[in-house]
Amino acid sequence: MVSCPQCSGKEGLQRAGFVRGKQRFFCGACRYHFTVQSEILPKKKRHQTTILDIAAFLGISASTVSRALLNRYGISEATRAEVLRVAQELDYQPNLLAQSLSNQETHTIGVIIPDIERPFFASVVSGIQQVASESGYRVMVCQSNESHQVEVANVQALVASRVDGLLICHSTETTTFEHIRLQHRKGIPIVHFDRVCEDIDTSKVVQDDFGGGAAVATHLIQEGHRRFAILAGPENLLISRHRVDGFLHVLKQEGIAPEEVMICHSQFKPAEALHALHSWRTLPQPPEAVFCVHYGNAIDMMMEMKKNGGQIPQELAFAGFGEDKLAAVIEPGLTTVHQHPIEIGRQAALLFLEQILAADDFVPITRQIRGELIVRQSSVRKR
Amino acid sequence: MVSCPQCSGKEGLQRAGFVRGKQRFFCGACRYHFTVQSEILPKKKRHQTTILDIAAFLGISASTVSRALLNRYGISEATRAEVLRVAQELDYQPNLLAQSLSNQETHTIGVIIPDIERPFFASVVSGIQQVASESGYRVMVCQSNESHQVEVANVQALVASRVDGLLICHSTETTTFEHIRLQHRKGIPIVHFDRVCEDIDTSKVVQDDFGGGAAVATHLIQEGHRRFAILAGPENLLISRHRVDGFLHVLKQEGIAPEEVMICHSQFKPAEALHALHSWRTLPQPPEAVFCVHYGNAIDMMMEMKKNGGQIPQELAFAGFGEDKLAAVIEPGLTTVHQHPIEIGRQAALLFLEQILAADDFVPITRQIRGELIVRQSSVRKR
DNA sequence: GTGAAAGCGCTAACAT
DNA sequence: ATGTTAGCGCTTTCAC
Repeated sequence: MVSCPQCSGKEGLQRAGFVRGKQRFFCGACRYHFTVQSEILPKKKRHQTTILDIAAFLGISASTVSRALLNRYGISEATRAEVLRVAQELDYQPNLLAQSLSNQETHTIGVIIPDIERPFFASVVSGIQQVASESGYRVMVCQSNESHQVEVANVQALVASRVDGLLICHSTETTTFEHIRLQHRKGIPIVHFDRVCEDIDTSKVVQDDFGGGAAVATHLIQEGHRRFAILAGPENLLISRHRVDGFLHVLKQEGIAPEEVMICHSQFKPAEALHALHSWRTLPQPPEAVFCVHYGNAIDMMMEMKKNGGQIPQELAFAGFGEDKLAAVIEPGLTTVHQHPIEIGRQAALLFLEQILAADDFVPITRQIRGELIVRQSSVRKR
Repeated sequence: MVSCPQCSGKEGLQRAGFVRGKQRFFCGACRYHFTVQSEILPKKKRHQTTILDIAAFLGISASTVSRALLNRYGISEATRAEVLRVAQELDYQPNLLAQSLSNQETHTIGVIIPDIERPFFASVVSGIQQVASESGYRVMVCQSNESHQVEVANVQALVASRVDGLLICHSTETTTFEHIRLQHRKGIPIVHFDRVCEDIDTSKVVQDDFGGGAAVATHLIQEGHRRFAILAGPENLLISRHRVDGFLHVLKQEGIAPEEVMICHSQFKPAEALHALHSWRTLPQPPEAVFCVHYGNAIDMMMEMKKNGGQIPQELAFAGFGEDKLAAVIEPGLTTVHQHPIEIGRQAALLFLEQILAADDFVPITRQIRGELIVRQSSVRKR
């Protein structure tokens, strides 16, 4: 059994990889690193073929091999063919680390999202990966769990990994953007999506939140509703504010003043939604329709209503933001604005690629994705 | 390297502390004190601070800086403190690429899943990331989109990126495992989860599929159902086979022969499910209960039933596999086996870590995650 | 306790 | 068309 040469302890000893055939250890107790020559597997731990192996095999130089592999100009067809043949034979796999270190680019793009378990973000990631893989980029995903501190750590980790660019959707907690500004100044391409930061001159993919909110309002008014409640997000959350603004804008045009609308701000927690619902329903003049800035809260409320025998939409109509299978499965179906998250992801990745291509003469672009109102029964007045 | 500006001698030079970030020297020969500060001019745009910058700044060597940063044995407290201070000041971020190349390890684990948009996999990934980030590992996720070819490409890409290990759930298409075997022989730690490959001696995290199927059967029998149908997955898919086997096993114990059970194999496509449903319902002796190996199909069928005015569970009861919010939201609620996907992810990551720590004397481990039957109204006979 | 130098695997500028 | 050499940024061995 190995023991730490510094503190002689055997506890807290961790293997920390191999260094040139030797087992490397790390002593958790005294934070000391050391290596031990493994006598069981001497030297040749796992040898991946390198460009040098091919070169030696063919009796040529490494750079010639490199050129052949990279299909560069100035190499004879004969050698190229030979190199490729031998590479295949020896199962050569280029070491992307070395390549990246040398080229100063990793062909990797870093993505930071609040939570991969939310269908919206899973789809965004999927869209990003589509475009990325089409263009030979890899994707590294981090979750901030809506924590600003974790988000900052994620940014650092990705930058330390030398990702070629950063696609980010801020956590709800995030109100200061120094961590982004720092990287932006260094020239690292950054694309914001969904929850953006308007103070930094980056490319952005945003939802047409104002328009979406307006579309919901227009629809609800057409259905004859007149008294409204809104379950909004945190006050500082732009997407929430825009959706609410769009909603109220239409109402105002229809002669309904914002003051007449019951607005409740929340962190999107189910408990908050239920609390709001209860307070609204017990009002002397309860609202006829609720607009939820996030569909999840609409689902929560509807489930609660159904449990208590409330009639949807007769007693209270619902509309939400963000399409999800849940909206189609719940009864009655929930009217929502579909955000096309895959497209949001695709566009974010494309904006990154455009920035890479444009290089110096690049000017940030903001692209707006238009949502699509999907009307279901939760908001439709039976006639 | 440094020489005395007064006598030009290099001998007898002594360090004499730090002054405002500069290394102070004392020339023993001419008794002269001086400080050195190499000005770091930004030679390139986007210059990230390196250890050489710190070294130059302090007038010491790169290796000393490295030692200080890594908290290695054999360095004076004063130097270490200064290095750390300057590193902070210059916003030094270690280049993980260079570090990885040198250390022969990336502290990155590669994950291959069929589709991140499926809640099950999103949760698995989340579980993996939890454990990984606790242990200082990064995660690189690839989607195979259920394509064998893409899966192979993913494996190659991750190996080329020199991930320290591979966590994989095979695509449904995958029936040959040479791509895995190849890497396994090279000694790359591999952990299978969910859809595993039994022919290769890797660590695995599996669902107790047999037990889950059995639990569903037991429950349905208790509720008084006697005629069953099963919507299974592809014939070669192990998880599907195990679930079906467990289900049939219990039935046999209850005197119901497998031949009496209507089994339909599918690729989990909604159209297939609806087709099967239709054929079952139009039978002279239709089944009383359907067991869906995948909950999604149960949802599809239930929606269809409801559209046609079919009564659930009176006319036909349903039970599925895989917990999802949909199961709770649909009416009646769908009885399912909750698979604890986060735990599956956590265990997969843990098995990887264990393999790293055990190094040479590692024997693959298979860990079984027990599902949990969640009974809802879709399978409960009203009395 | 610290520095010089040799890699890690690959690419590119500069020779020939 | 091919070889030589010098990095990319960091870690580690070997001197002193």
